[in-house]
Amino acid sequence: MEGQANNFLEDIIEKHLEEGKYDSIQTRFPPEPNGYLHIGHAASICLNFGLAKKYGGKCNLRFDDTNPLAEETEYVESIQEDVKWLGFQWDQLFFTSDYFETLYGYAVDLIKKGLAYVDDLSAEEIAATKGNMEKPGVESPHRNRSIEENLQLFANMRAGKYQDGEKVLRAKIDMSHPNLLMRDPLLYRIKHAHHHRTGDKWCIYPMYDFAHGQSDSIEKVTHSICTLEFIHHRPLYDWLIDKLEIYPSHQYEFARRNLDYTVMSKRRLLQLVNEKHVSGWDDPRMPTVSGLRRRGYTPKSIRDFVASMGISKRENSVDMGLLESCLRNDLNKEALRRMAVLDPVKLIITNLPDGQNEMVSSENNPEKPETGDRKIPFGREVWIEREDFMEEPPKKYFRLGPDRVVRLKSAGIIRCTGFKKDEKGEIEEIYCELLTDEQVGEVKVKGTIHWVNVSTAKTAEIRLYDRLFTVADPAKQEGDFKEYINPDSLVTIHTAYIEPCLAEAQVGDSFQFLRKGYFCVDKDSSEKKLIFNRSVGLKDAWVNK
RNA sequence: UGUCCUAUAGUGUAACUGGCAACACGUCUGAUUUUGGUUCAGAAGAGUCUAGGUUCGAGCCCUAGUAGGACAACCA
Repeated sequence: MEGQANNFLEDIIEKHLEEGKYDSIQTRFPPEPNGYLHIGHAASICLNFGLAKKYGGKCNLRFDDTNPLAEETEYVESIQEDVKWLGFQWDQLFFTSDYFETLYGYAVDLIKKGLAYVDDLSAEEIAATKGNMEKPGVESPHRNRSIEENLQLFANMRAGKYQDGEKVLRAKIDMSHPNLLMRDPLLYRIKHAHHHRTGDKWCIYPMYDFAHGQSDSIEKVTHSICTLEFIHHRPLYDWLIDKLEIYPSHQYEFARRNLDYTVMSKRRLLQLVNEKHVSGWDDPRMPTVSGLRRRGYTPKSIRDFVASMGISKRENSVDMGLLESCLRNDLNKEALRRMAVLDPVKLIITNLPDGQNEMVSSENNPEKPETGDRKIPFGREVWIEREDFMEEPPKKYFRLGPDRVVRLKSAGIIRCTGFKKDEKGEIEEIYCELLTDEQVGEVKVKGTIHWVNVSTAKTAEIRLYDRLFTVADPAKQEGDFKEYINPDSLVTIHTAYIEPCLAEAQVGDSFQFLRKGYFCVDKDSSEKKLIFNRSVGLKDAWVNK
């Protein structure tokens, strides 16, 4: 479900289409293959692919691979997998590196027009002569070399006659421009480095500003959508397209989405991985697409989340609760119901025979009757949740307590007749009687609890996840953001009891464990051991206590 | 002592210039319920950063303030 009110980009596009500025639109998702995609990228993916779909246009996937030092094929693959998993298919797949020859030609054009020059200044000298926000920069002594000399020097750069950093190609714009990016920005730098696709063919690589807009233009992208940080690049984006006289793509910016209680920058996510605060990029606590997938998030829930948080140009911090709500919303209708006891205590039904089980029937999903029922073994001893019994229950507690009645889901109504404690004062066993049909008519039960039959129970490890950080915005705290990592973000239950049919669950399968939440089978599971991740808990109106 | 962006309930987004600012999440009631889930009914919660201006009428337009954010990588 999406698309109620238009966002500002849709307004712009509709206007363009109405005015006939474009017959159809072309967008693109342009990740740099230097890391895994996160929920922020998912928003960009939904935006770009969504806009193309909504207006009958096309959307390409383009890897912005102009920095050989940072990029790897591993990332190219994971990104494609994530985009597809989210439910999108690109029209064409491109790599900026495919345009290196064309880009080189553009640079030569610019030199010939007297709009670019080879500079011998070092990185430090260029930074020093750039000026700052208050003072204009100083022109390089090499700024006015002849076109012929620039052409020769640039050819030499390509030919590998210089060391890294010895020379760069710069645009000749205005060293006193109020926008720092317009003060003779770098176009090409020398890097004798192996590129993941072009190998050792090149030793000069275009900078982002001399690659991104040009690639958009080559692909005839009509609406080049990026995040707000690039807004200062737009004048340069336009300047280059204008001087190069190539197809005029246009850039539009929106504010990146921030999520509560997590971090989103690749740098910080990388730190969490490298310093082992999480198990990897796909740790279920990570806001990465792969992490969310492993956590049990569905593509639909993520698309719904992105649609419901909308898009704008202002700073934002989206409530994690919205993401969770989208997941519950999806899984409530799709996930099969099962019973699992996470913190077990034994309940003995004293008026039932020892050593024999009967089969009771329970619905697989009340929201989806066509999923039918399943049979569950039930007998004299069952595991119930420790929190579902209280020795001295408060008034509004609907569960079990001395002499109280409660319904065992799908099995009948029981009355508690006693309990036994161990030396430490912990409840060890609870005794009760199953009510007869006549007795049932006389009582009113307020609570229903889940259970797992002791003699047929299977076991599983369950991993309970919570927010990764203890503060809403760890990136903005003073000091190291890692000081705010939630020590309880992962709580492992080594032995939980689950109903027997769960033994056949496959990695990735999601279930609703009655009254406990949604859980999915983790990839760490083996033949001998099932492991479930808690994707999200159920809403709980009792938490007030 | 620069340039640019932004400013609407707790959060995120809406609102064709004109009937008491809408939706979602969250919160709170109540009903239903063999999940304290779901569903259903309802409620509270902002008067749109401030000050002027234009207008019969302004979150919406203009001006000026104020506040927050971004920008000075041979990263993208």
